[in-house]
Amino acid sequence: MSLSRIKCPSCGEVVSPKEEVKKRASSYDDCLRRCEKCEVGFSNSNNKPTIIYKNYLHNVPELVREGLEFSLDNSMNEINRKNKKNKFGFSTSEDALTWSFFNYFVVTNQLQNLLKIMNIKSKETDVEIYLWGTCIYPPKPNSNLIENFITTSNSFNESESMRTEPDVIINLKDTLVFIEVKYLSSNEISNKKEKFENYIINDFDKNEIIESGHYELARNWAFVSKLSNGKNFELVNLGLNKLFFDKNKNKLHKFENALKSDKGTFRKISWEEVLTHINTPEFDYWFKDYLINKIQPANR
DNA sequence: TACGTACCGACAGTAAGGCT
DNA sequence: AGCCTTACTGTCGGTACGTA
Repeated sequence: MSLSRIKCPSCGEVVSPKEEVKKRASSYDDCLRRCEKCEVGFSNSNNKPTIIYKNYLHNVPELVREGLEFSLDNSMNEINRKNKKNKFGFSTSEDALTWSFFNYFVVTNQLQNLLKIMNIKSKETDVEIYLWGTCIYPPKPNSNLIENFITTSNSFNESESMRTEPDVIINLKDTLVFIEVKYLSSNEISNKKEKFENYIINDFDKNEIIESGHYELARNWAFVSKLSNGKNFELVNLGLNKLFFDKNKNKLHKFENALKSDKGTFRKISWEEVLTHINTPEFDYWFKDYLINKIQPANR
């Protein structure tokens, strides 16, 4: 069965599929349906094809594009850099959503609003924000966070080309926040005990954590706990509402219950919740539009 | 040289469940 | 009964390292 024709969302012209062998699309060039004029491709799925941009920069609003190239080129996990760039051009890209959302507050100079929305309670006003381990604000960070990050990474025996890469770090004088962002995928689960062994700290019940299977969150928790070095810390899991009610919800509860720390807290925030904050008069129309178009279709 | 592992995260088919 | 939608699962892509 050949693929259906599709209307280009950019110019409105109808695009017909090329008569070639169909394979899983992992780039614009793999797409059998392409609007060459707009440089927009459609994945080879029969239903709800993903849009794949020829130029990955086009997958984020124009006003937040500056600095993106630098961050992608310098992300913490070196091995994954190329792959990260490739995937950035997909309409389903988690990284593109992360970039657009957080960088919006930087370019519009609204970092205090970001803290409010993320429910980060701190009296400090000096903020540092890092995406994938690269600083996006301020232009010249005045802490040596990354230096300490490398030290911490080494202490967990991570290889230097494959370090833990927190999606977002927000560094305040009295609090260190890691945010693990999810969009369409769920939190990574692993049943391999050995994988957890490198990230055992005193801040959680080891066996319970392993049983919960939440390797990705456990690693982030251990990392932020150690890196915070005595100050308060938070691990935030930001995702669609359904992330917290999917097949892994019991395991997630187990994970949460296994955490024990005076200094640290784990919090879940949904994109839907975030949207209710954004969908108010003080935010730019284009930004609201962007977010609504990301969040609402994902629930239909 | 080839294979296994790790990493992150997306594609695409299918099973399941709801609706008419 | 059959259609449609959604959630889930398996598999893949691309990079590099360690080891046989």
